[in-house]
Amino acid sequence: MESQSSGNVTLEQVAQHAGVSLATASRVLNGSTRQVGEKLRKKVMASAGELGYLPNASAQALARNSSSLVGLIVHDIADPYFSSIASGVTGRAEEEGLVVVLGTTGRTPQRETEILATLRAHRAKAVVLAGTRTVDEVGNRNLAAEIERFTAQGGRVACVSQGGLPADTVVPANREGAADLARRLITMGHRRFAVLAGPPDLRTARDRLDGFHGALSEAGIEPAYHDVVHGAFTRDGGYASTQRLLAAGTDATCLFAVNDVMATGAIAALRDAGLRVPEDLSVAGFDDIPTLRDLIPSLTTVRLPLEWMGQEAARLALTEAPAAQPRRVPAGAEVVLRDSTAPPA
Amino acid sequence: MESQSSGNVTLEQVAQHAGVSLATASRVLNGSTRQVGEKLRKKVMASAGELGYLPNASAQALARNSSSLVGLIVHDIADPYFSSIASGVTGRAEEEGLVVVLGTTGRTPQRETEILATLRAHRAKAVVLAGTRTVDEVGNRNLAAEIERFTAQGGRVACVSQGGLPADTVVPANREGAADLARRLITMGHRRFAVLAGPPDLRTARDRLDGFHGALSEAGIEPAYHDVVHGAFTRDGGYASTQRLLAAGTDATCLFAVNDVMATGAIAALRDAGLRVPEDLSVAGFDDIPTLRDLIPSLTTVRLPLEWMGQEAARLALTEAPAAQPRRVPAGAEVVLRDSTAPPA
DNA sequence: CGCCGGACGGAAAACATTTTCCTGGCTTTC
DNA sequence: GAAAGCCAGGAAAATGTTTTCCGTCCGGCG
Repeated sequence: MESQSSGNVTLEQVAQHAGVSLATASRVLNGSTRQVGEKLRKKVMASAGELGYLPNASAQALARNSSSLVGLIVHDIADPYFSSIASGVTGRAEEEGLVVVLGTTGRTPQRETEILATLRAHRAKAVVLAGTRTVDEVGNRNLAAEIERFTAQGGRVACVSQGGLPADTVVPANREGAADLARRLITMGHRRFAVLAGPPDLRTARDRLDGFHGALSEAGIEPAYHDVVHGAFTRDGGYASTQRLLAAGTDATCLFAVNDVMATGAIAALRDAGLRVPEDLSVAGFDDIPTLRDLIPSLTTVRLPLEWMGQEAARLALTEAPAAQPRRVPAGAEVVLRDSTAPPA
Repeated sequence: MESQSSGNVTLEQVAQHAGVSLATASRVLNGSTRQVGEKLRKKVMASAGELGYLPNASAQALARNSSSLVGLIVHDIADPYFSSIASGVTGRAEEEGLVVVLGTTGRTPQRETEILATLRAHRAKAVVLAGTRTVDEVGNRNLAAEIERFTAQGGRVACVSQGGLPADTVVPANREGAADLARRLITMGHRRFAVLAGPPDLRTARDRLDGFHGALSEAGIEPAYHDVVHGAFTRDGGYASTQRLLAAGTDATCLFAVNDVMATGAIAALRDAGLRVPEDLSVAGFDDIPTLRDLIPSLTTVRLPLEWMGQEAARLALTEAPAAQPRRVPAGAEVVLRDSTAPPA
């Protein structure tokens, strides 16, 4: 079997070899609605096996006006937040026999729209948008318009972490998680907080900041706005932001970084500045990145079920029937207290 | 512009709107060899813009017998080793205006062959195989055969980290790196070593083990084979392997884990067993995973240029002219001594 | 015994592009 | 001034499937 090696075998050749028509061969080899008699069916299968037939996916996509591609758009695949989500999406897609197309934006919102258009050109079956929204209104409108075009063409779209788009969305409890965290830290005895808030235009970062501040206000703590430092959403961003915070001086007893990789940078910066965590300053993060669970001191954080979120988004886009209204599936956030936080001295 | 919304605009419609033939429209909008007069060119461009024309990628792939897809096959995208490589590959591919298809094998060698066949069905332009080879001869032969088919069809293949396949390969200095590491540890004063060797059938794991043992032998140290523990190539594998090692008892002063994620698990297991690193036992890893650089104690390891390796593999597959002989591009490995190793007590 | 319906097979149209080949007009060159 | 290219443009073939539509055969039923 599979002896054939000369170039590519077409369905035509299989049909000829089996002595049947193109239509019959097609019906046997793709499992259409129509039945084919046992004898011919066997002949076709045998010929296909012998010739090593492999359907031309482009031709199929053209004829069906739909490909077996599923898009996945992330900011940066090297970021463990996105690679966890990606793992969930690919797992689900491969279960369905689909193929994942990975697009990375490098955090340029406009790239998201471009990639989505490319996926539309490929007649992708579905797309999962995992990059977090910005507050850029024009960009969001363009993206929404492109999503409309994509769905109009028969494709399905699901998002992770950003509401407001015309698509089903898995929404992590960013606000509530950050608020819970704040309450736990207050209970622990902290009253003065500094926040590494990430980029000001990133919705996810903002939501976490808002949730945190909201809980502080409820507890009668006025957030000290000079202790909110914006910076890149990365480990190095966390490091640099912390240095700026220390340079400016702060009387905070606890530092909240709006994601784990920034918290990692923060701890490194504090250590380099000769400060101990948590004795001199407590530090908390957000996400509970698996790779960072072995950090010392272990990081107090808010756990998101990242891989599940990816799976769920893929499920929404692939197996769920399209809904009239965009659906929202909440993803719980759970505070995990570990060693990087302690009662203030 | 881009006012059109009714379904999908075809080239035919653009041509009609512009009052030219299909051929002319095609020539304008895809930059073929043939020139088109300035007047018609402008008309076509205007019509395309106005109608919001987007070429049907499937039809293009069919007509050209080649798509704009680039495959990337990894074991597990959530593993930072692979996500770093993936980052390099996607970066390069997107520079070329290509689209990356991500396949994950879950460490099943046979899946690699399946995914490659799928990519052939899609007439992918190139594929980067990043999963490490096993010693499974049958599996490797099947994979090699599928690679031949893929290249026969006009596709290009490049590998990361595994020689022996009929494709260009970026080869990290696993042996030499491990040997260098061993020599540095010997210089430091260590004489008795234990090794977390990963899965016995994984070439990368074996090469590192061999290199390490080779350097020990050269220094007149007979490796203690009861202190070589095999286990999963993951953080939890490292944890479990270390527990087994401790349960069996060892007099080693230094523990070499053949990758960083295993080393991370090892440190956690040692800590849970009440042992201090490096005072009671030194630990070294391999890869220098960026996300793990903030570990405490910071990890002595062997640095591989992971992202560069991905870029380079993509470059070999995309821009380099196909060679008669499979090329091998070496990737240097550099020992990085940090705090997880110290002279033995 | 004839009719009808269902099931199965095949011819051909459709899918959206690229590309080959042809044609008519233009320039260039003796 | 005519022959010999050259070049832009268009008609049509080709790419490999799916799917519609039609024909035929067979069995069952009246």
